[in-house]
Amino acid sequence: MPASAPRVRRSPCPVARTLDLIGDRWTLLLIRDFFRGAERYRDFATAPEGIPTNILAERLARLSVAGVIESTAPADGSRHRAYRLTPKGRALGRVLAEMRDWGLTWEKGTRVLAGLEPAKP
Amino acid sequence: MPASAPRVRRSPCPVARTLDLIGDRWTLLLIRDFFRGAERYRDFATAPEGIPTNILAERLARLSVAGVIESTAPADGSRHRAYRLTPKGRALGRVLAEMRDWGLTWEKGTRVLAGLEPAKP
DNA sequence: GACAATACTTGTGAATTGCAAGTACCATCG
DNA sequence: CGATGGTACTTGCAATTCACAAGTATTGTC
Repeated sequence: MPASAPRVRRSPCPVARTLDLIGDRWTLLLIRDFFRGAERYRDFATAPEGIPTNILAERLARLSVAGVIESTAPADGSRHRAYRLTPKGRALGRVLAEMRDWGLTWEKGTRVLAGLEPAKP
Repeated sequence: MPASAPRVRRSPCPVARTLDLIGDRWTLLLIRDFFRGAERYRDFATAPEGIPTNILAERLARLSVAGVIESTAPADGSRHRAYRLTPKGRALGRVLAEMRDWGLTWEKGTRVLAGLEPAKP
């Protein structure tokens, strides 16, 4: 069970290193869901793209190891964990916003989900 | 055979659609290389991360189909094509810049490659 | 024309993915 | 108190994708 093996660091380029961590089709969608208010496992599992649960669990573990998210006991006292973005993870909001804007501009038929609208200036 | 099969569109979310296209560990590195001045096959093949050549060829084909890059066939019919970013591809520079800045801020030991320095204000 | 370089393609095993099913834990209902 | 149901995972497996090596067909240079 290679649960969340750290990926190789391919080069010291900051773009390459960022992609080593979040360069796949699912990780940034999880970050997106955090910005929509997701906190618990099922919040991510029920997102419209339908992430497989084994991948969800693996990504949550990887992001925890990387310090992008942290898991805490939820406010309601239940034993189920809640996940939250760290400052490092919150900083990914800028990357996410650029991807959203690029998709809206260049890909036909895209529309933002509730809670992710571009900020009004 | 299945040269550059279009990926599924998982949802109308612009972030998801962008990731459907560029959500892997190599594609944005190619875009980065374009911004460094790369134009031809070997320019990408010799980048420090060492992309496998079959993946390089497949990604160039996929990005062409998506309208992110275009290849100029020389008038004499020679095989040495040059690839170039389209406006759609150039717009990805903003995503790239945010990834670069995030990596520089949050990942230890990263340093930008020549030709990718943050713009001076 | 010989020879190296360029731009790929093909083959193969390893790793990762997507889907389904199963497990463990807790809460509540009857 | 046992049954039922939801949450949060883990496991198994087929299929896809990946990385690495090697091969091929042109092209540029001498």
